[in-house]
Amino acid sequence: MPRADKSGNYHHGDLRQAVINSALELIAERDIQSLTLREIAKRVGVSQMAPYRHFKNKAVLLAVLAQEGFQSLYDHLQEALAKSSLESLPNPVEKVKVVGVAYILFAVENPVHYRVMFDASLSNRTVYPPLYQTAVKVLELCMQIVIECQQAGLIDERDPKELAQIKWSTCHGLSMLLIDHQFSTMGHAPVEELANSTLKTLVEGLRKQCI
Amino acid sequence: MPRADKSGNYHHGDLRQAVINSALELIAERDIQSLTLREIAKRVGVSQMAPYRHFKNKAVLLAVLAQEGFQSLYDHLQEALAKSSLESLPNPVEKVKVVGVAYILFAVENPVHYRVMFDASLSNRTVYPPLYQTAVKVLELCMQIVIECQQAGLIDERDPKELAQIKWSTCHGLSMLLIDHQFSTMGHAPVEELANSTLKTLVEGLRKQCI
DNA sequence: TCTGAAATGTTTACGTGGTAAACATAGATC
DNA sequence: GATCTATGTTTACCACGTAAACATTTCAGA
Repeated sequence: MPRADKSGNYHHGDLRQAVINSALELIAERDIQSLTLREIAKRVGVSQMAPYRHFKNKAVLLAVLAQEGFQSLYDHLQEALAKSSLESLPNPVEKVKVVGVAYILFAVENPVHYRVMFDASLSNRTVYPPLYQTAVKVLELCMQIVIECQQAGLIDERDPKELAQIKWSTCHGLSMLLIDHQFSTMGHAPVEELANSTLKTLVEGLRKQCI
Repeated sequence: MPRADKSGNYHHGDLRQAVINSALELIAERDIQSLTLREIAKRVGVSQMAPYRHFKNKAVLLAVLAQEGFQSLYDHLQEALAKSSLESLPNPVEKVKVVGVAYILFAVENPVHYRVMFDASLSNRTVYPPLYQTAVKVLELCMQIVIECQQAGLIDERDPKELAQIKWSTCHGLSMLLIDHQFSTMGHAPVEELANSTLKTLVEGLRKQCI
């Protein structure tokens, strides 16, 4: 049973988690590129090579953070779905909105994780199978809701994969632009409002044309 | 009048452009983080410090690439608009589609530029005023078309800034996911088709509700 | 045409960061 | 308690960004 991180001891206690926490802090303060393992080690108070006992290299540390992010996102989306189905009947189109808005709010509330999740250096997730699998879970969740909508005849008949991609694009685009502060010079509505407005637009566009 | 890059000479001839070209190549082969000025210098055949005569540091080189990208994008969008207005009357809603699709195609055809344009390290563009101004031109172009649509009473009355942000999010999201190969494991329709489909959805969503 | 100043390129050097290798110590297992 | 394994440390090497001092060209004006 490892004890807490009382410093001064040869063994840290929970260096792995401490490294992860420090990494998140550092990325929050600066950005991903300027994250350094040496700085992490310094902050945690161990030698510069100690983190390597827990992460083969920097890329693996990032992959772990990304995986953690996808898992949190997945949980967050499930929660949002669960909560919404308590309040009202689970209309599948409503689910698209709920999940979309929850996705965007997650990104904005967890910008560090979200950025790592979509960092270019990790774009080939299959190199880290657990990361890949976690990411796939999220996508499948989105996909499944789109299929539900289609089966209920509520949205048009394009390839559901394509509709899911459009939905993902919309959410990802807004998330990225928000956390990269791309709207900051022009200003923007409160995030939740903007997210709702965006999802409303998307859902209207997906709806079976009311000709 | 500088001559071509005949190597073996003390002066390169057009080192500035050669550095830019090499940088684009290197990013295409690997990614932005692994771009190094030393490697550029090696490829161009000059000493490792030579590029510094033309770019104060690595960040400035990236800013120049980004600016170049925004300018090309601007030109590309203008061209698309010009071409479309030859073929038919310039219905403002049609313009939204044309510009949106052109935006996505630009990103996919110039992934290196596009990635640099939205690299987190350059997210505060105001640090490089020429970059900032060039980026603003693009946004204003998008914004203006949205306003046209609204003035023509074709789309709904939300804050035009918000509608422009939704439009940008949609295009940016699809562009990013495509160039980061996020759809590669599940496959996707040909880019132009997917872009058209996406813009069609967006425009339907923006349209004044046909109640 | 000659002459410096400005532009451009080179050499050298320092500090930082990733990470391999060898070594040290603590905890767990027998 | 002896030993195996997990965890941490020390040392070292190489790549990279970039400052400083120096070299070569080019070019503008006398």
